[in-house]
Amino acid sequence: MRTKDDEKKEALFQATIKLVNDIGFVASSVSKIAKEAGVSPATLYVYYKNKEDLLVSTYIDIKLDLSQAILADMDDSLPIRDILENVWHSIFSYVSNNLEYYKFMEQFANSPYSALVDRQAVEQYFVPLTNVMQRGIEQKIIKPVDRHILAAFLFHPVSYLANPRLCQEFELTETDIETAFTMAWDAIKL
Amino acid sequence: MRTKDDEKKEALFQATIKLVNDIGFVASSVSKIAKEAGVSPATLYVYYKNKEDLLVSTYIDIKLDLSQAILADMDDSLPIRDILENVWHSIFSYVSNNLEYYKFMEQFANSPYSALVDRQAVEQYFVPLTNVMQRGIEQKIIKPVDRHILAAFLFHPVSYLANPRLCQEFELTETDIETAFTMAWDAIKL
Amino acid sequence: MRTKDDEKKEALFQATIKLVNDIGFVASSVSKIAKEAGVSPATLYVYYKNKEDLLVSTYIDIKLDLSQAILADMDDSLPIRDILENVWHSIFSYVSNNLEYYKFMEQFANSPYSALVDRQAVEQYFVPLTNVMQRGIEQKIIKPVDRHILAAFLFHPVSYLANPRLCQEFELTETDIETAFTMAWDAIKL
Amino acid sequence: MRTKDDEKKEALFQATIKLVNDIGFVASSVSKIAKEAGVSPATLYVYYKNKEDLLVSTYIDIKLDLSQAILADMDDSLPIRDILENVWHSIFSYVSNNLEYYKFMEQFANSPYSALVDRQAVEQYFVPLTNVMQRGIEQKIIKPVDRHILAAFLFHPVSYLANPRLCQEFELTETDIETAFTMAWDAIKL
DNA sequence: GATGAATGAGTGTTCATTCAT
DNA sequence: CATGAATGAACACTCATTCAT
Repeated sequence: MRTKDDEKKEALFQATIKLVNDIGFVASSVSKIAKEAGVSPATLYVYYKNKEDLLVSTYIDIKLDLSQAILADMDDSLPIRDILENVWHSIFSYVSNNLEYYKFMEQFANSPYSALVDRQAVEQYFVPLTNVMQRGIEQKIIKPVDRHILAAFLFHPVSYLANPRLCQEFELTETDIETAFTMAWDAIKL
Repeated sequence: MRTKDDEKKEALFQATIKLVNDIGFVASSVSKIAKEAGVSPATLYVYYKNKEDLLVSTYIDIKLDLSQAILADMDDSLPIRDILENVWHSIFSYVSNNLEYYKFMEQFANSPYSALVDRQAVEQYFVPLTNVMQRGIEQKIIKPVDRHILAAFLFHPVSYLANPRLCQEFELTETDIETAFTMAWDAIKL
Repeated sequence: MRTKDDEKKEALFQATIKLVNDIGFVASSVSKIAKEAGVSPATLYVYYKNKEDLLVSTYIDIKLDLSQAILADMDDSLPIRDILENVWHSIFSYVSNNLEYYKFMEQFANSPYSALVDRQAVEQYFVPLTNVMQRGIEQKIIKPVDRHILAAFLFHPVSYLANPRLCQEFELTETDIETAFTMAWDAIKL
Repeated sequence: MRTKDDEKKEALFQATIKLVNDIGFVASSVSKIAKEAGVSPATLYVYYKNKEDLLVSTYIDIKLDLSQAILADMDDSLPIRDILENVWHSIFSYVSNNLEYYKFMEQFANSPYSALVDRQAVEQYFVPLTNVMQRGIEQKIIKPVDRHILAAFLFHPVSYLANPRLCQEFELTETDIETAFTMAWDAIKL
């Protein structure tokens, strides 16, 4: 028999991301994705159960990749501010080098498919980061507020600024990123 | 008094928002919107050029409404911090009282249709607010950074926190909102 | 606006029957039926809710037509044997003159769609006939057995004999039909 | 002993019948049948030319089995009425004990595949039975009518009454079966 | 102005079958 | 012999839009 072709799965993965970025979530039909990947629509169903599975799997794969990129650079022995600054740069670096991935996540998170993701499982990937913030609160370094509020100031502005769709006419410099982190830190520090 | 025509247009406006909120952007077809508004699909094309026009117009109308709500409460004679705090609360108040509108804007902003909006025209609505921030910078009260970065800390967290879809398991209290504004102000103040 | 075209509905009705007879139930796809009727597949959905509705409605329409044909000729004042002989001939006449209709009913009754029919409503059409048999039992003219068993001998052989698919190489004559009724009567009479 | 091959073929035979009974003729796809039989879809094509061959062969195998069951009990030395009564009971017994087989035949006979069966070959299986009826006619015991008409009263009602789909709300008793045979005999006897 | 009818183009998905191993 | 991968063609159905009245 023919062996399963990892190239095909990778092609579908890339095609999904490319198409969602190029023409949007709604317009990204199964047949267009298959055509972009150079396979038959029917072949897609060899690798994924259905469209939902294709999109959700793609999202989770990226999310895992992102978490690994961030956590790989994390040095728990540093001061909390430094850890978070490193994370901030890691995120920026990841987003810059994988803009397509990032944009896909953005689109996905705002699509109805996002409701189908096992949120808890995904949050597991980022537990070490959550722990750092918890430690910061306990050590009276970070304001003692819910982690969603912290995230709103620490991670969400990054998304906003890195998103060319929302921030079209404005190109970020390295200094802007430094400044932005200072602002984020000012917001959350005690 | 309203003419019959205006009533139909208003019905289409409300139907669009209701449907997008109830069944999502993707599922909101022209015929369903027309049915919800109690008119024929063909009639819709009397008032709007096409589906794109319907959605974009609806978005811009809401955006204008929001800007008016915010600016109506703005008292330029107050200290800058107080102005922005009032704005912050205005936004929260608007979102709370017009959740349907807000959710529609969210959906719209993350759809491919958002690329079709004349962004500059929309930004005009918020010029007085931009001016306040500009004044804050000149008076060395606010950090001298690009207005997009300021917005990333001043307005974007509000959206994020107000979004029940992203912040499902976490209910905001009045104190949370106060705290969040303090954090936002810490981020942008010099 | 365009007015609804009864010709189109009739064309769909006829096309459904023709196709089911020609290529079978399974192969009769919506697009083929639409093409046979000379309309777009989408148009079919103007007249019927879905494929199921198309098939079930077609069946019920025919069943009603058949019942009217049979009952129109029924004269309750005749002796029971004569009534049933008339019915027997009515059925034969109907089947002969509307072979396509009859074959469709056969196909339908043996398809999974038949489960969707409101059987009681359809049986209503034939109540006068059921009553005759009931009367025959009370007057000790007909064997006192369940009406399903009576039907098995009175109506089912007609179906079998009239069905060219089951009875291909054998052509029925007028005498055969007389003979067959005698046999049916022998079976059910006391 | 059975070779490995025969086991696979038998598995496919049983899987075909089971699936057609469980999910219907239309839904019984080749891949589902193969999966039910525990083999690859491709393997199915080692044993059968194609789907048509699979279904037709399965039907013919059952038909042969049925004929053997009926004829095994047939004692040509008995009076004709007794022979036919025995056959009648044999059929009922077979259907009761092999409901799955019977239901498959039903489904098959009303599918377009039934046109592909070599009807003459199948009729060969039942020649001894045909001969009995022929003898009955010659001995002036049975009405001298075409064998199709005889079959319409002798065998077709059995199918109808045994069919749980058509006779849903009505459960046959042993007495009903006796009665029904009496009726069948009344119909065909001179 | 207002409408229901009409439709070509598209949707996600499954099918029977063949291919390469 | 046996297989999972691969696919073109088809499926039922919905879409945004236009037509004729």
